[in-house]
Amino acid sequence: MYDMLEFTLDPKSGVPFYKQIILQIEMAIADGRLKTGDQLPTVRGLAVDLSLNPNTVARAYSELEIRGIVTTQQGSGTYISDKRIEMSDVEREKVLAEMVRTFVSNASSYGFSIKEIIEYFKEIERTPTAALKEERSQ
Amino acid sequence: MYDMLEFTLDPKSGVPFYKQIILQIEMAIADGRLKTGDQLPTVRGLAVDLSLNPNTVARAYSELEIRGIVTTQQGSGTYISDKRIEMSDVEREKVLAEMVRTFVSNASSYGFSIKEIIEYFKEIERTPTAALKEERSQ
Amino acid sequence: MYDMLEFTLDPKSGVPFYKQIILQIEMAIADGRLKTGDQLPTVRGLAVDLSLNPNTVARAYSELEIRGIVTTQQGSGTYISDKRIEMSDVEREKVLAEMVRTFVSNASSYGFSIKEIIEYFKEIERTPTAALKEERSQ
Amino acid sequence: MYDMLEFTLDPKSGVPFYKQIILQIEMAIADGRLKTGDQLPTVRGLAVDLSLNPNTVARAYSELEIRGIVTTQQGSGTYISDKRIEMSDVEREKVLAEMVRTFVSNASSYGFSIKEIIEYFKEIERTPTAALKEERSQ
DNA sequence: GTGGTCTAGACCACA
DNA sequence: GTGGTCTAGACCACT
Repeated sequence: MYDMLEFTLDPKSGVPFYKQIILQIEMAIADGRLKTGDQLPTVRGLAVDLSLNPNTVARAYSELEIRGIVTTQQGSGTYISDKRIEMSDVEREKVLAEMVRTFVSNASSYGFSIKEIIEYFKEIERTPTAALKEERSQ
Repeated sequence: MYDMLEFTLDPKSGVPFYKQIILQIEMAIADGRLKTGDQLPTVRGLAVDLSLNPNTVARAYSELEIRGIVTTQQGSGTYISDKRIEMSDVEREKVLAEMVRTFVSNASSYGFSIKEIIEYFKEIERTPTAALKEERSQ
Repeated sequence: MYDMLEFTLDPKSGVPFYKQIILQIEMAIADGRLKTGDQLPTVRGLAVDLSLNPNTVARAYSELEIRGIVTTQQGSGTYISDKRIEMSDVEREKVLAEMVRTFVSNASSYGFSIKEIIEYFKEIERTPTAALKEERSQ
Repeated sequence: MYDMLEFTLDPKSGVPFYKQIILQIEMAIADGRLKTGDQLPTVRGLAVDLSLNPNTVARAYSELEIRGIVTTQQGSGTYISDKRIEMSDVEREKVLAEMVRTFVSNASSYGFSIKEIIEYFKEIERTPTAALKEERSQ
């Protein structure tokens, strides 16, 4: 069920292709387009789609596997892992809080205020996909 | 007057350190935290602050100088030149969007969904100080 | 300080080269031959030593980096990470206990008893390196 | 009489499933848990137990048959043949050593040293049941 | 000189 | 058909 996955690569972004693939898969998981057990496109299939060398796609998948986000079954395919990290709610909140703190501190170095960040997230909530899609119109 | 500048480096972002420095300086100029004539931190001082090789800081400054954004006075220091940084709201939002995308992707590795993240930020909004201890005052 | 590192590859083992490198580095960390901050051999240097393609060594290092075991500094080298996982003692013990449980259950499927395993570990303690080195004498 | 056989698969070991099955059967024969004439689990039954593709189990059995270790009676089942598996203590220890090496390496990713692991095992020895709940009785 | 990315292409292992 | 490993070699980015 990955029909709704649309991978787009931006060669001018400076972000390596394999990282762009990783980010897009993580995003798809985060917003629910990919769920536990879903199969990813095959390495070769995606490579053809994106006009990439299969090794490049394989590298992206391999990093996701090391991180525990997908599991691969030799000869069968690559699937979204079910190993949701086993954390108590307290631990989960601690982790999230830490990530958010780092993010906000980071963003404030670029001149963004917490207020502004929250406004942005609320806007995402109103128009879910708009903000998180690449702006290819430039 | 660069006391209000807080440089933050994210080693995991994949963005080279010197580019992170450049962007943060540009953003600071764009939103008025840095003005024409302001002195930047010294290469060595900033290098120590950020635990970087001085060459890395020097490279950032040198690139900014090439672009005409700062000028270096031999033996005196590096100063913001009078060249305007044009950065529209759209461009600022692009930077924010990019940071948010990366943040959400990473968070998804830990099993957090966009929905959950937004909920968390809305909760922060309700109880501002609870979740975020001084991200600026250090 | 990696003079005491001796990498040996066994092509007949069926274990991929890059995995053999990973295991040997992890072993070196586990028994104290490598410590936080130590630099690993350079990718190219090790590749020459082992008569491998640099990509193969790079792959090993890259997996170690994703796992957070080493950090790499572009243009400088690869170092043992200082990011010892921040866990409370309680959490640490929980993790170790879980790993041991899995290991013992695994080993017992191969006919090894807990008693036997413990005997083996105690023997390792008596002659630290003997048991954990490759038996190349076959 | 294969009730005492507990197959355990370790997906993270990198060892193909079919090889893990083969080794476990060989070890069971070597230490007497399986004797000439004993019937092995059916291909389908074991496949279900281990959540494997039946082909994978079939492959293990077929390789064992090629080596003369088991014989398949069409329509009846698979049985241990009378071929002896010679496995000296040295060979058994090699298998254990290999498992221990992998275990220690992995544990080191979590910051555990060999010393610490040995301490833990010695503590298990002192209080046998505390750390290890039934690893056999499931 | 360090590591990082990507391609091309070969060969193997698993289902 | 799937993914996994490895080589060879090119080019780039950072120090």
